Amino acid sequence: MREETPNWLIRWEEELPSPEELIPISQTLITPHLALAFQIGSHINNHSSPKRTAAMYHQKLQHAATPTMMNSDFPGGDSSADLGSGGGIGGGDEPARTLKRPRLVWTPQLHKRFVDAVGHLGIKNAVPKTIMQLMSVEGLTRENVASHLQKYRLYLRRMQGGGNGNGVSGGHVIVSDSATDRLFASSPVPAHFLSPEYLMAPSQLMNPYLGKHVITQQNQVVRDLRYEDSEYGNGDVGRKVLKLFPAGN
DNA sequence: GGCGGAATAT
DNA sequence: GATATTCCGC
Repeated sequence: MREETPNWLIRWEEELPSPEELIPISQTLITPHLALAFQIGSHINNHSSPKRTAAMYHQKLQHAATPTMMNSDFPGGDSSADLGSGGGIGGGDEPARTLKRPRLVWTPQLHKRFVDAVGHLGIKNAVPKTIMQLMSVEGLTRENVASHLQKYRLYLRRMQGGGNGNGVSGGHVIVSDSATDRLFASSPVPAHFLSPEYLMAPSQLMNPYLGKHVITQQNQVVRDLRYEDSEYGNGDVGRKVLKLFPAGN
């Protein structure tokens, strides 16, 4: 008669930032001037390399351009990061996707969401794409998750085979002192990743995002991604950092 | 061609 | 060291 209480779901919602914190951050990834400078709108694709060639990186921006790009006066839409969903940018071609994306910083909050997603998915489904969808963080790409997942797995491996004393033996709490571990250890480790054999059945896999909408309308999508300019007077010009704002945390 | 995972690069 | 990108197998 009464369905079980999705505790994890409640906790999930609690973690979500309040509507007030979900302020519509209207930030363009690039300034109009910068867009023009890079001929965005035309085909800037000029690498005719077949497949295997020398490094064809040209990520070095020629000029740092205007560091401050807080422009919300874009007609039609200027969502900071809206990838493959709705198409916020009025036109069809998003500069955010065309140009190089700022380095993603995995803040504890973001990582927490990552671990939660992995924990609720299970080994079977804990793949980059699924995790990315579960996290539903705007601007987050599959590559971002894949990269983080790789490292996360390495972290878990060290704990199993390492035989260190600060690991776990049935519990879920990991305590470490390393800077790296601190990020990972800040969140409980899902059992499936520590299990040698995945006996977890997807029977309890309830995905609020993929299966059914359960999350409050207000907090459907996390929109705390911001692009900040980290200006280094040296070689790293125009380097930007994408980070998840620890809203009130 | 896309995806996942490991290797490699920055 | 952290993340991104590339390489490779499926």
